[in-house]
Amino acid sequence: MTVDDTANGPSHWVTAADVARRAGVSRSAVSRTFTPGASVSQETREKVMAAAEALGYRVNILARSMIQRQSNLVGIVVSGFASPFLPGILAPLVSELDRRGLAPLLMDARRADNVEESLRDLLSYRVAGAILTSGTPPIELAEEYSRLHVPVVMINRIGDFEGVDTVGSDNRRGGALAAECLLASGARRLAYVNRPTGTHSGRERGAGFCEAMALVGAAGVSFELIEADRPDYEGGVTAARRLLDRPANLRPDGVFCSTDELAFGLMDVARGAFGLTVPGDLAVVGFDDIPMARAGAYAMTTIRQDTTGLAQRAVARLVERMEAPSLPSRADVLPVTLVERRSHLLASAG
Amino acid sequence: MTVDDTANGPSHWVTAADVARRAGVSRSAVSRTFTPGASVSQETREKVMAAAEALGYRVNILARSMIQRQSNLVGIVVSGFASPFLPGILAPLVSELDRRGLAPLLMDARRADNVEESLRDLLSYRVAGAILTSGTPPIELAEEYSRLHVPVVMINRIGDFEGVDTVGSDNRRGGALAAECLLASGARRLAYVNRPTGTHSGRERGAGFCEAMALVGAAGVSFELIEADRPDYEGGVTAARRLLDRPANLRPDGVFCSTDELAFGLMDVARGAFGLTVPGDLAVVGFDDIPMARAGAYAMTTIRQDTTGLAQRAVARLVERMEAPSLPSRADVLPVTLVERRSHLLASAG
DNA sequence: CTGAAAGCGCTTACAG
DNA sequence: CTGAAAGCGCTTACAG
Repeated sequence: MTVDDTANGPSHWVTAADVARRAGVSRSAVSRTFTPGASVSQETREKVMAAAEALGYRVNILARSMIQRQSNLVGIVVSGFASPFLPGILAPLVSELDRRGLAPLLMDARRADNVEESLRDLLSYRVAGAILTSGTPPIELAEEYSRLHVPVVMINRIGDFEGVDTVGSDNRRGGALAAECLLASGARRLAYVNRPTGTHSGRERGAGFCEAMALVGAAGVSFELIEADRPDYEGGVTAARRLLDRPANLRPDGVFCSTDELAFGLMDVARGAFGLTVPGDLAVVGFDDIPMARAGAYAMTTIRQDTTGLAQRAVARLVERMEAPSLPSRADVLPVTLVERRSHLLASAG
Repeated sequence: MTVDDTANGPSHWVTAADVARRAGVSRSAVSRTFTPGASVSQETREKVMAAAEALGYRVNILARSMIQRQSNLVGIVVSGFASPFLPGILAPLVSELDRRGLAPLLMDARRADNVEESLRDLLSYRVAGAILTSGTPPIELAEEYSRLHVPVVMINRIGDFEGVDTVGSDNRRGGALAAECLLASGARRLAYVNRPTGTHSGRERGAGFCEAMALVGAAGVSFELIEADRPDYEGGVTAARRLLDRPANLRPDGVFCSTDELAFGLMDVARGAFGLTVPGDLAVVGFDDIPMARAGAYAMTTIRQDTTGLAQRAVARLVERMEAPSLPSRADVLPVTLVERRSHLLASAG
């Protein structure tokens, strides 16, 4: 690039001083006009607004943040973008932050170098807080944040960090609902397919499942737990092979998967490779209720998470802690609901 | 909150002055140590690093940005999170920005109030640039950005804005590949199902499709174009009903959908409600190659976009323009590939 | 290579 | 309500 673009200087942003000059007031007056709740006379405000408008003035949030020693940036830490559940939580999160004048700084914990460093980097932006979504690796860093009075809230990642709030779905109850639903449908040889990464939520779902199974106390119920070798669709495929490639009387007739994605893979193999009907021969329950769960090919019965509720609660907790950093840790558990579906579209093709 | 948490002052971040004091050097020396390419003696650097480490110092990027009159924040503007194609582009985008020391500020163009304002807000953060993904509403604002020397690049959203770069897939070629594939499979009554929102890429895909169809010049080929009433799975469902609910000899036998998601809905209805086999009775080609396209239930033939390539190119263009804002507009078109699949898993169930 | 000083654009007591 | 002044934490010519 030999083009000398910066010859005429870098972009010249208009500053509060420019506006003050044009409006014939002090810089303080300009600042007050743009500070909610500051005292400016109607007259001054109007002069300032007119000048600002004419000049195309925008307050420099960075400068403001420096003065206030905190930005309105909030780190959203995700663990890759592969999970189809992510967009469902990201959307309300972004919207909720926006509503409160906060801006999301997106960070992938799975970046090349290590995670610790990533999270520490967020600190350089003087983020007003951080929201860690499910799958994010364990962090002792939460402690560092806490010490610096930078609020942290974790979604679906219950842990016991001092001064860190958690917001999650009632995974146990979800597991229980799945068990009850399968048993009610007549299934007696149950299985739970968990994701490979030993997540808190995955374990809870399994625990709730077992517990409810025992409580119902139906006669002749057997149970097995397996862990998929991958957290995605393919994981469901291989899990299905392990579960179904055996004499018919030993095959499970009711499977609960810790995510819808796993359940898709499992259903496809059950139908395609083993010729089973779902839910006829094999009842399947997923978890999350992602958009594809309603697709005709699956019409999947699943446990729905209240993504909007999770996001709103998470942001609310974050904001509360921004105002009172030393609040004791809080753990919110949001209800989940069973969504029963039954394939219509594929009825004739099944 | 009656808790007076801020009694002991807000979080006390350690500053360059603190580090300087401990290291026995000037603040300039500290600054230079953390400025890539600045001249500091090895000895000074070590003293500074030791002090910084001990104190847990992190340079305040906000302050740095203010000095440099530009942040390393880059706005990523999306239009909702509903499209299953989004995560595929978001992942490499975030990773690529990170690699270059830039941080993504996520913004949803579909927020409550108007879009113009959203984009203007980004300016308050003195973003180093903005990346607009597909679906983002038209913006004359691009011009405002351009005037302020804030680079803008649009992904899959070719438009003719001065000083704005565009990066997109070869949609025309994708449409052509789809047509060739369908014709080669023996289809003669073709249809193209576009998304309702009149996006550039959707039109291009259709144009390429028609063009190739004409060029191949197979005998007795008919064609119809319909627009789904929604951009998602449900849109595919209703489009399928419109296309298939007619005497068999008038039904299309080859359909190209402008997204995989539409194609899923179409396939499910074709199989489930009309008892057709895919690709036997009806050949279907999608676009994007999102993860679910490989699911056994669909095993969908589709046109793959090079999401990583798009992201890398977009960030590269952005960075180039950060260095030379007045570069003429550039439009990159990245190749797409046909991915042919055929249901195996469902073979026995079909 | 190094330090003192000026300045980035803003907000906020402090007097009036 | 209003303005002058100090200061947020940093970088960057400018002299040495």
